[in-house]
Amino acid sequence: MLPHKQIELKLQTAVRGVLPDADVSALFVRPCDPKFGDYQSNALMALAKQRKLNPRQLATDVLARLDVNEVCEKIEIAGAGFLNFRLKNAALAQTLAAAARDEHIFFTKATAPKTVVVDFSSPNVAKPMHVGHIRSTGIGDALQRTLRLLGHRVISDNHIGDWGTQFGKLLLGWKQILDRAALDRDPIAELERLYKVINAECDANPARLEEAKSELVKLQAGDAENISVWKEMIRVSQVQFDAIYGRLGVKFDVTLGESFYNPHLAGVVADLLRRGVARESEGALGVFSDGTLPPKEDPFLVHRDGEWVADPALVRKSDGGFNYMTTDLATIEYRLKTWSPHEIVYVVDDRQGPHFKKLFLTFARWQAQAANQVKLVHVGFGKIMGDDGKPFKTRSGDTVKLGELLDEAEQRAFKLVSEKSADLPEPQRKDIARVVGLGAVKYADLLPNRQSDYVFNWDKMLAFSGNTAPYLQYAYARIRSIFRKLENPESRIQNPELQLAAPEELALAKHLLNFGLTLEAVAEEYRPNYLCNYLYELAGKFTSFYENCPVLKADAAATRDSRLVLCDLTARVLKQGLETLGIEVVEQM
RNA sequence: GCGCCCGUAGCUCAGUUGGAUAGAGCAUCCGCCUUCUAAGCGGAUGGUCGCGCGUUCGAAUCGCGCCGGGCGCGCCA
Repeated sequence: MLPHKQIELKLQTAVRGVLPDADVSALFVRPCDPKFGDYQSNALMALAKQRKLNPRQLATDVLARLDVNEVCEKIEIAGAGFLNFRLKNAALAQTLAAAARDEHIFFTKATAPKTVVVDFSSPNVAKPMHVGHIRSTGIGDALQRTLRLLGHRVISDNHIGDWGTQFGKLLLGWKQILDRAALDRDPIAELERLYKVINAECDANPARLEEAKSELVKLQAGDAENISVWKEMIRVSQVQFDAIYGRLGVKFDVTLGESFYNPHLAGVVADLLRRGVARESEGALGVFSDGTLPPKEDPFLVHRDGEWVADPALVRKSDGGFNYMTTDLATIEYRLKTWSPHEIVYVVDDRQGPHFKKLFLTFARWQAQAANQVKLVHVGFGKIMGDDGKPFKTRSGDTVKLGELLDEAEQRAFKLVSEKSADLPEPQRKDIARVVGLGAVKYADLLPNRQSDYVFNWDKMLAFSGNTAPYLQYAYARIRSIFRKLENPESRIQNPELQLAAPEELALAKHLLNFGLTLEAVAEEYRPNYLCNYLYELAGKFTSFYENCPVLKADAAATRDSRLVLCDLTARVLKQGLETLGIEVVEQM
């Protein structure tokens, strides 16, 4: 067991001894400023406050019952009632030695694995994936990887937009103005063209709009020709999606698009009506406020002209068509029936927040019991901005296509690699450029707090200094370079004995221990940026160590071996951590 | 208008149950390659955490009110 976990358990026991009825579940220790120790707990102060106790007295009483001699030096009570823990060197060395024997890599699998559905990426059929999709795709993938690493059961689901009113226009375009040759060359571009042309015509000419609508009605009615064209559009789109996902290394367990739920929609609406959750209004069917929330917090109300008026979640339009609310309700029901998840996580743009609020509340009113069994979470994120502070666009003002963005990342990385490592053969430089370029884009997207907008900047993300993927990959490559110089690069140190003396060795070693709690924080709060920052600090601590502590030229063989172990463990955590973010490493760059 | 999010160093951003003297990178300045990748490292400069009031032993973090910015308010998704 990792030392901080041991401390937490002992702390909980000690607190129970002093306050038998206390809730000890929040008694965490956290890494802290080295001048205070390695870990600190401020939980006793909160506990004392709840119970109107003197915090220092409580700390003293708990300390009297706290036995962590095995892993810690003498514990200090500081300030208003902090507990400061300093790890014993021997405990630190033992933890590292166990990792060197492959007993762990600084995290433990969840004791109670959860089943989690992660819904992310969700591109639209017949449209090119654009830069905006990198956010949902990258964050979602990092989250699914983190959850899996921690031992949870994950079902990743790409809820593609393969149904909806746009298909009326697309079908009309396909039948009347399709350019077969263009479709063969670049199917998505041709589909996009069809949509744009017909859409413009519909705006100008109501008769064209009626034509498009009638194609949509035929599709919805199951017309054989329209179904077949629609399926073809999905097929060519999926080819495009798969190409992008292949480059990004993203995998889905299932791809159940919106159309998959069509057969269930009428039943969902009937059930909503039967249970009195939805009702008729102006020919449509919708879910209205039940009045249980104050108006400000009620997503079914909107303030207009000085009063709160109904803003229902429509589940069936007056023309009989269904809305995405209906599809999303059917989707939740299907997922619960199929996988019985503890959580369903939606990695979707923050702007859809109000929709998810309505969705989750509606589901809770519809199936209260099932809703109690599952945590529905909207993991939202902000926009990508250009240097000008406006949404990121090409110079000509178009949205940036994801494929082209990835091409440019690789090209820019290739140029840099060729400048810095001209001696490497071209195929190797190409591969390095691929890993570095794609890594840079992904990392730049994962690094900011997901809820804030961020500014897209090629030079910053591809820089080798600062908090970037290339910097982390470089740290890894430097470590691997050390091992290449060994007579037997693949050999492991037998019976490793860590000698941790230099401050840089200690700082690095202690930081390795915090990998697991970082992963847990990522999973808990759906924030991959915690892992980014952890890895950046790890790389920084390694580089300080590397500058100050010779490895291969260490004074004594024992020191050398100890440092090799530190290097190896750092490399493994860096590699594992980057992999968890969906980023590859190279042995040389 | 109403709601949501945001406002932290010149710039771009972190900031884990409210915790100790608010941190990085870039930029600027000063050092460091006869030593494992200098694509690097060390140091310096730089902050009334938008403003005010409040809660608290303790507030960038919580509450209220302003100011400034973004987004949402469609029988689209």
